[in-house]
Amino acid sequence: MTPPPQDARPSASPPAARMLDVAREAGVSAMTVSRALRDPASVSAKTLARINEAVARIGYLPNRVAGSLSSRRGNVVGLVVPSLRNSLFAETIQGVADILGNAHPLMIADGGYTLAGEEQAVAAFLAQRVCGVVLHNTRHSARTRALLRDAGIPCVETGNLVRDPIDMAVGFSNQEAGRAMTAHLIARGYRRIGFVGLPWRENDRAAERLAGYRAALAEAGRAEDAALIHQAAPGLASGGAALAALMALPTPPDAVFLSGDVLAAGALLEAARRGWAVPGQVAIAGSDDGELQSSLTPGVTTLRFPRHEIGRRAATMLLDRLEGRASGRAVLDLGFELVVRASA
Amino acid sequence: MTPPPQDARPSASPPAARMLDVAREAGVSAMTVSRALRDPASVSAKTLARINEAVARIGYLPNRVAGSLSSRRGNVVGLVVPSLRNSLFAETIQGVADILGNAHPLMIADGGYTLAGEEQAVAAFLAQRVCGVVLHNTRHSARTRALLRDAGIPCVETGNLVRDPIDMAVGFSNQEAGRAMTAHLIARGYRRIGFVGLPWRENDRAAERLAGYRAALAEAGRAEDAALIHQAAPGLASGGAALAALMALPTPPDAVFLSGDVLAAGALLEAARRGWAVPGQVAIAGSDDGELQSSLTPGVTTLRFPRHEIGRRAATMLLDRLEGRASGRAVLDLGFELVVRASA
DNA sequence: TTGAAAGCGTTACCAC
DNA sequence: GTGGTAACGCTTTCAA
Repeated sequence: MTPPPQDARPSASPPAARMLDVAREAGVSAMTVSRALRDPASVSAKTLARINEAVARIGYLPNRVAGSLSSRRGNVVGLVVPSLRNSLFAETIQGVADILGNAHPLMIADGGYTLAGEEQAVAAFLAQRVCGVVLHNTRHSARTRALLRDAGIPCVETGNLVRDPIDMAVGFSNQEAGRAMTAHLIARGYRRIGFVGLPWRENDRAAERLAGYRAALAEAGRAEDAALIHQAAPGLASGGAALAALMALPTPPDAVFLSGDVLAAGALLEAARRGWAVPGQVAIAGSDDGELQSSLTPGVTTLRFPRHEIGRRAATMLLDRLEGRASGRAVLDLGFELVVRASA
Repeated sequence: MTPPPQDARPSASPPAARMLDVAREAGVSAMTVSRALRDPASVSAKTLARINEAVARIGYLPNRVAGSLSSRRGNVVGLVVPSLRNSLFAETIQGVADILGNAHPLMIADGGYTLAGEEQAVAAFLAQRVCGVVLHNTRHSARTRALLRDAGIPCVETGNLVRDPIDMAVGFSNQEAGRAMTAHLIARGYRRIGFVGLPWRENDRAAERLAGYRAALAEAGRAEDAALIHQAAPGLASGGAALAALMALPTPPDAVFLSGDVLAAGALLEAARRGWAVPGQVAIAGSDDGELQSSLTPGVTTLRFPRHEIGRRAATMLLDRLEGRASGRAVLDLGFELVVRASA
């Protein structure tokens, strides 16, 4: 008798074991197995042992789909980010995943930097009956807000601090951050301070940073010079180009605050190539501290945002609500840090 | 009469609309609604219109949990990565997500660089009855392999090319890559070629690259010098330190291949700080091309891996199987590119 | 083209 | 402590 082929995939695999199979194997009812698995203490020690043996013997894996339907309670958490590629979001994602662990699987969708993309992702999550949602953003379409409000599940927005959250929010104030860095440059004695930011029409965080820059100038009684305000795409090369453009002005700046992505690092590399002394000829300040900014020479004076912690707190708030430890709206400001190095 | 509080969250929200509610609203049976939603063509135009109206009116969102249980077919795909933080994995994740779209929500778990972590993540996914799994790794525990084989769902391993996949695999050969870069350095006329890699005891990809380095030396009839082989943690600083260590040898190398992460960029920055001419005094080669390596001066000669495409192909293979367009095992080699710039 | 009945595998509820 | 029974909201199957 020849044995059947070993790896005839995708052969019809035997149907997965059910709870009833475990019950039979252990000589108890399905109900008892269910309880034993969810709350081992609610079952006698002997029964528990027999059930555990049976589970191991037949390789039983609980069916969470059936469980969720029956209990009307899911365990999956949904997370929407603008992009999966961006390492800044990756920090927050990791923070969320660290807290959730395997008990709360994480569904991640990429909303593609558009309100419509986010809305579709949220709708898809709700169809999967997620037990909570984390949004990496604080601007949403009206329908996104409505969907989430009506779903009756907890929702945490992360990122730019918001005054009117859908439900809960964790983040920091980009405006305050922009203001703080600009004030630092003013305090250091720089007279003509340039600003480079990501396209602020589409990006509320970038817009807030610019507002902070303006606020700081106004507070110091400085006039704003439109020629010193520059918009740049993300990327090292883009930061370098922006610095070059500002330095080509008839009256170039003596300091530039490049807010976002790795713009500041790009500017520093460009300055090195051009032989501009930093900070002697032009000071450079950035945002979003990372290994790159601290490893360059000179080190980049920058803002440090608690992105990982934001993820952890977002997940914690969600779990607290799911497990009844908290209720009601909440907005949590985790602040930021000004890291002063040699570049400014 | 005072209206009830507007945002009494978490107030008991009204139960979500069911298919039956849509059916009543549209004056048809639930069965007809089910069909209309999954295959609009199978229902008369008038009926379809009434159903769509009803869906919109009551804001119905299909319950995929119930649907999956009933049809015994899920739509969620599971993805396990060693870390969510690492931007290299982010490329592949994005590729997978791009192809899957919202029709196949993506569950992502972080296996934490350990076989046990991956195993737990896989078990959690199977409990959620995912319809397919993508693994960012080709080394697994015996139980991981067994679980996946018995689950009877498609599985794609990505990363280092593997000869014996659990089911399907997409990737490139790290050994070939290591060999190619080393051969390039030999062809350029470098005599003492150093190798710096990530800890190869725990990392099969790093081990393969080292094997490739050795193979290339052997092919060229060169003796291997253990002093020139260095292990380094990931990170810019680590790459700089590794280069410094090699350059401090009695007979320093004239070229160093730093394989992995941003080690090469760190080495280049270190060389700039120390005033070592690159490639005059020491040539530097790296791997994993990114904006950083191309933006530095000189540009880094490096290996480019199709990480985004690997994700896209992995997802495509999964969908092809799920939709019956393909069957059987498959191993896909997407190769790599040698990018020659000024540093080596 | 449409509908009724019978599950899918689990958990809630209530009895023993 | 344990077990029956009836959902959970949908899809499958079969009949009209």
